[in-house]
Amino acid sequence: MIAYDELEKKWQKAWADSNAFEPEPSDKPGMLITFAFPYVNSPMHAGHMKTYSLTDSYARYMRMRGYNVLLPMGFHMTGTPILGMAKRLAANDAELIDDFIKVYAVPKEEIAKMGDPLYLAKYFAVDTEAGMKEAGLGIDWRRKFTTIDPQFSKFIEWQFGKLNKLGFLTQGTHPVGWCTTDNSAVGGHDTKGDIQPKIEEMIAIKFKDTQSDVYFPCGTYRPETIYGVTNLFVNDKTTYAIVSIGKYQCYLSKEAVGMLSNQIKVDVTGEIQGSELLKRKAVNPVTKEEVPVLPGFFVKPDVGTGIVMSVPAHAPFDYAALERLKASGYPVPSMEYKKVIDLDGKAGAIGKSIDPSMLSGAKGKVEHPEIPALAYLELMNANANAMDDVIERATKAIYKEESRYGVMAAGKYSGKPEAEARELIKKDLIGANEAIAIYIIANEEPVYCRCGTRVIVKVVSDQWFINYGDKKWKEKVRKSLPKTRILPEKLRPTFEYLVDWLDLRATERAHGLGTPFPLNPSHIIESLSDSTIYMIFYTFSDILNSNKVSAEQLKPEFFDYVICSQGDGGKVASSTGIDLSIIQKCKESFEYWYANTSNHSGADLTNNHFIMYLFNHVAVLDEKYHPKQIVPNGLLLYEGQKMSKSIGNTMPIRSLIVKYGADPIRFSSVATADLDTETNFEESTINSVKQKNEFIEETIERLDEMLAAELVHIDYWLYSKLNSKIQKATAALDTISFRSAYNEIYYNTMTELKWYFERGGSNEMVVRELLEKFTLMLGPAMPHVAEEFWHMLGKSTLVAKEKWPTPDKSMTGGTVEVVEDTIRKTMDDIDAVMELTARMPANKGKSASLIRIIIADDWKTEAYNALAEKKNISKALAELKDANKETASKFLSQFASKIMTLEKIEPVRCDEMAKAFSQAISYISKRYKTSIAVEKESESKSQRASRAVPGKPSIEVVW
RNA sequence: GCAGGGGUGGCAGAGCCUGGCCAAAUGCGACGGGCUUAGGACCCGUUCCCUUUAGUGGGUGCGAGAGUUCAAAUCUCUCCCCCUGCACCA
Repeated sequence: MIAYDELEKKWQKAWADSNAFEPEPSDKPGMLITFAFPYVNSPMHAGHMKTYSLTDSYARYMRMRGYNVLLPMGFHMTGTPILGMAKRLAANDAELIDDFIKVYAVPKEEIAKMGDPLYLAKYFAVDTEAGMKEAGLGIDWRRKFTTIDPQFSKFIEWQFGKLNKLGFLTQGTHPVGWCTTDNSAVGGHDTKGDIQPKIEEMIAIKFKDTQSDVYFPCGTYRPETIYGVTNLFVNDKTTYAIVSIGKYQCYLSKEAVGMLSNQIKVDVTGEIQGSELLKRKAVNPVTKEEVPVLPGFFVKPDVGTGIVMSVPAHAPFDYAALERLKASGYPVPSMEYKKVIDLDGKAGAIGKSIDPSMLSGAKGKVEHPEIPALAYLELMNANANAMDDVIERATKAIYKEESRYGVMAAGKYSGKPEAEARELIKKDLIGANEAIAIYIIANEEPVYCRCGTRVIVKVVSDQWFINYGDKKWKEKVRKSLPKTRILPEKLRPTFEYLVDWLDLRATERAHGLGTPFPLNPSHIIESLSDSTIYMIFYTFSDILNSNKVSAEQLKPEFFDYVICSQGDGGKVASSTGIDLSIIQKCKESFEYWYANTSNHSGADLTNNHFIMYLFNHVAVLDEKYHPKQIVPNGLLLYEGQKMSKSIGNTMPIRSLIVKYGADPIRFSSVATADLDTETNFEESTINSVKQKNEFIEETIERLDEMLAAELVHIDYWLYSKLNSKIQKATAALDTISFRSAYNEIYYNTMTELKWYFERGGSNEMVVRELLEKFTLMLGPAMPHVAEEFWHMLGKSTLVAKEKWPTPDKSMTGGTVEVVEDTIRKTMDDIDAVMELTARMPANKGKSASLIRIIIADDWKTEAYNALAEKKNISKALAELKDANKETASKFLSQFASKIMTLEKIEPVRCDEMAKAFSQAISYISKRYKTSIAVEKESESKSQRASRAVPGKPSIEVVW
């Protein structure tokens, strides 16, 4: 049994004692490998481990490949979540406290102090650092910092000064989710149930009241249906406000006033009952038709404007409302349900492109194609009296199908695809002041702030943005991107797309921990914006610390000089009071480490962190220091499920390490998936890894029992496997394909070693060499176990500081593996023959006495390859010099049917094959409990001899 | 809706770029056997269907359909479905 806990402590101490992970600039090529620093509002859990162990393993690998690798770490404390959590703890939020105790295992007395956000952050920073050490991450802790350290803030201020000078900071308006009670922006983690508020733009089309100068603004997503409007719907049981918006008077539900007043200037000048509005008529701004105002059962005062336009031909709710009104005896004026959108001929019938599951599986008959809204209800075997959820589904179906295949059948865009017409009409209406754009929270259910207030949309003015939409900036990034290696490379199209997509990004917030925003110091710099080029800070943070450089001394000219080579070192020294030698040291360190970088993070950060990382580097740094490599990795599943607190499977990493050991966890989160796939973390994987480790341990212990002897075929085979393994694994690791690499290094080695022993292999020298190189290659993924094995193998050095093995190419390729494959396949054939012959009546009750294995003559191999090349029997025959043409042509005709697919085989001499088989006699004989004879075709007297084929010896079983 | 990534055997997951050695690696599961007091672990074999008394032969098959080719999981087109992201939030 391997005692993982003891072993981990032992080797972690050995690494620390030898400063294995505290590199300094040197003559060796340097590499700065960074991973997204953790946001410390909770402990590190298994999900983090994927990125961390992957990155550490890569760092260890590159170190063994001869790079001087720096792997630093810091802690992210910027922003609101830490604040929010502290606030909830201070307010004794029972649910959260429960999570802290049960899931995070935080002691009660600590929770009591966590009402202080700084205390909370520091607690989890300490906890996370301890966890990382326990996981064996090879981090240079001398460089640690947090994003609220005053020195780091100076660095961030400098960066924003740069961006400002470059003209990349702009001010403007911006829609955000908003809580009117807290008076602050609301993101996903600020809401009840962690719902991300979805902000959508809607259009409100103004219909003028015929009796006054007041307008009915009708909220809609489908302005193109304006041609089919028959009436308006209001909620007759609610009260509407009369408001002025700009120079227009409008009706708005009272709820809408509250929601919209945070977006546009709305002044309430009066109010009117919904029932009163029913007496009015309104003018369609496009068709100029006068339409009545009717009561709509489904009109919700808190959605949109509280007024909708009715298009019964295309909107199932409108259709249902009108039909029900008529049925109730309400005086509905006669009207035409005008169809204004046709389905494109290609799409065929209504409902054809809709998946039945979208319609609850029902497939009713369409009786009224001339009224699509009804037709989609009919598809679901429903009508105007359907339940709301059925109408809802019909609405989605018609929206989907018409958006995709619809063609305008009315109005000035007649003949155009609906989707296109929608945008054109929207633009027309807004341009003509006949509609306004409004924002709504588009979630299906209302979203509430944690304080209980419903979240609305606010359009923030005077908001500062980083203008990632800047054309020149984008151009620079586009030029730089091809020089950045992206792993996995298939993500490149995503990055190319994101470079175009990235636009204005709000960069300051009213609340949270962090660095004050220089252009508005009452706000702080938003948390992702301060984490774009922070890796630079690692390259000299240790120098600043050890020389006690204060924040005040870190004036912009310091960073200008150190990072951008601007200005004069002497002058910087005198203006900042920092020793010139220290400044120079910082500069050299930056230039050394930043020449070669690799930035790693979960793929979930692709469209924010990674893309901003690229932009900000390109903006601030000289081309020499632009990103060299970025590595987004897939996430981690726990027993096949996403990790989430609600499922209760967010396991803090420290307790997992206690339970399973660091290396098995590292290995199963790293070596079971390549970059682009999600890792499935399973207990069964961990157990099997532990068992395999024990097999290796036992094999090392058994080395003493093995002998030094002359090398035979199976030894060469193992050598060949070993060396090709090194080659394959190295190639895979160069693209961070850990799964492929460790399939080779780990799992295949197990299989091969077992086969080697099975086949009677027991050469001490061969096995020892295999184990040594195996152990070295195990180093990156299972560092502690590798050190232990290395030690058991009698070594006194550290794997962490050793060189990665190089393949001995003279030992690979050739014919050894082909020969061994032939032996294996031959045994399969023997199995088959034994089974078949055993059933023959003559052999009943007997057992086989001898198995003859007859190896094909060399001329057959030549003939076979000639045929594979020429794809023609007579041409192949012409190639053969010494063979008996008649026999040869007979032989070749066997393959006539496969002639096109025939491929050349590795030629193995008959002598060599026969020798390998001879060496395997004892193994084969033991397996079949018979005598074995190995013969060459030319020397064999067996009548089956001529059946021997290259790579497929003839078999004769004698009973 | 827009964009990106996918759809492979009971499950997970390779292969697809560079078409043929692919009934498709590997792992798990299941079944049969060995080992064992028993279980676990371990070892051997089987695991799409049919067929086979000398080491097979045939059918079906990689989301659906069509195409290119002597040959398609792999290339082209169309369609269906799934996942992720769509921002100011870590």
